[in-house]
Amino acid sequence: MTTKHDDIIEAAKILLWEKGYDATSPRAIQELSNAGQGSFYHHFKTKKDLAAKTMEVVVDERIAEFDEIFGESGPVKERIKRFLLEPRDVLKGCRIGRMVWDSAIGEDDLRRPIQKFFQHLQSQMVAALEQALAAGEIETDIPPEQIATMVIASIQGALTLGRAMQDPAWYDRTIQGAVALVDSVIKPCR
Amino acid sequence: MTTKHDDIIEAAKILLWEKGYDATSPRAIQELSNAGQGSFYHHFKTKKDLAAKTMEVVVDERIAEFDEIFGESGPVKERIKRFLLEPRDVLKGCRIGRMVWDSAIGEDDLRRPIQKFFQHLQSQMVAALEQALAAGEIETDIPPEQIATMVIASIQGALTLGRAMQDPAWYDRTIQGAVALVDSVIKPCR
DNA sequence: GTCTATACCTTGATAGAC
DNA sequence: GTCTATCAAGGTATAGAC
Repeated sequence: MTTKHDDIIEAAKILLWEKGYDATSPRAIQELSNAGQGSFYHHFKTKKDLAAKTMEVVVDERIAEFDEIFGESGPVKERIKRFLLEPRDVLKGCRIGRMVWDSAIGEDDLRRPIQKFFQHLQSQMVAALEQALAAGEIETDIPPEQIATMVIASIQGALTLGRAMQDPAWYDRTIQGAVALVDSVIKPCR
Repeated sequence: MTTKHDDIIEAAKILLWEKGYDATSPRAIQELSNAGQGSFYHHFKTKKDLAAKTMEVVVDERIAEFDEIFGESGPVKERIKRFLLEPRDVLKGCRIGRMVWDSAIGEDDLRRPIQKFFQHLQSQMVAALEQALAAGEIETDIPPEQIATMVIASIQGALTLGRAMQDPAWYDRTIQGAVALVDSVIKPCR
């Protein structure tokens, strides 16, 4: 490490996940990263600027993780199930999805990476489903866009319920339900 | 109106929905309700106290709305679809679900009404599904608890996506997908 | 690039008059 | 019950030395 730039981003990643944008102060970030006021405002114009840059990093990390899990070969159905069943920190929630209800989402710079994330997930799943359909590997009555969006929404909703009830069992039930639904709605062609 | 108590609650309902707990200040509530500091702290011990009491009101309202929509007679499948297709203010989100990512959720008094809401929805849907199963009206391979939780989570997730993308089309796609899945997974027995 | 000191505003709450 | 005045603490940002 040559500058405090990365330490500050690292601290912001932790605090934004834990507390969200509104409840995270520049001071708290400075303390966690052992950086002074000077370093903070030398590297980042404002709190919003730091948050936006932090979210870009977080989104790129999560996209890489998704590609790792979803990208491996195998039947589409298995790939979607792997994504649904990926282990998650239920009580903390989605590092990206939780930002949606923060005032952060009102700012273009903060919203852009968040949108990039969901758009990526959607495109990848839709593409995989359409390819399998074209290849005659699967059959389904539901449009790929709807299946993909539903899968993403299930996870976000499952995390919301798990956190609301302070009980991962609610998350698990939702995910199990989603897996079962995907299973019954995507039919292998032989 | 004889006291400002209700005006303050009313203002809190608006601001908590719009901005969440962290981003809503006692002062903003006072201004919106035309109440002074004195009235505010006469009727409510703290900001947290007001928020808890406001959420109790909001939850009771939403539960009544749900009972209205879901409670009417008809096949379970139709009742669930009515709930899914109930019109919603997509960009503002769920008045209750959005609180889950606020620091509010850490406080017992605030969490309690939120949990009451999701618990009510779940119990009602599970009961309706089990009754229909027992009566031999429907058949399904997925446990009622999973179907119910999935339905609730779909809506929460759909709202998260709609808001993240700033585009109700994402909400609509999710809901359409959920309706289609419910449709294909709950089979009428004749 | 990093630090400390400082400034200014908002927040959440209290005091006390009416 | 309602109001205005006030306060300590923290939030966000700037200044200027090193």
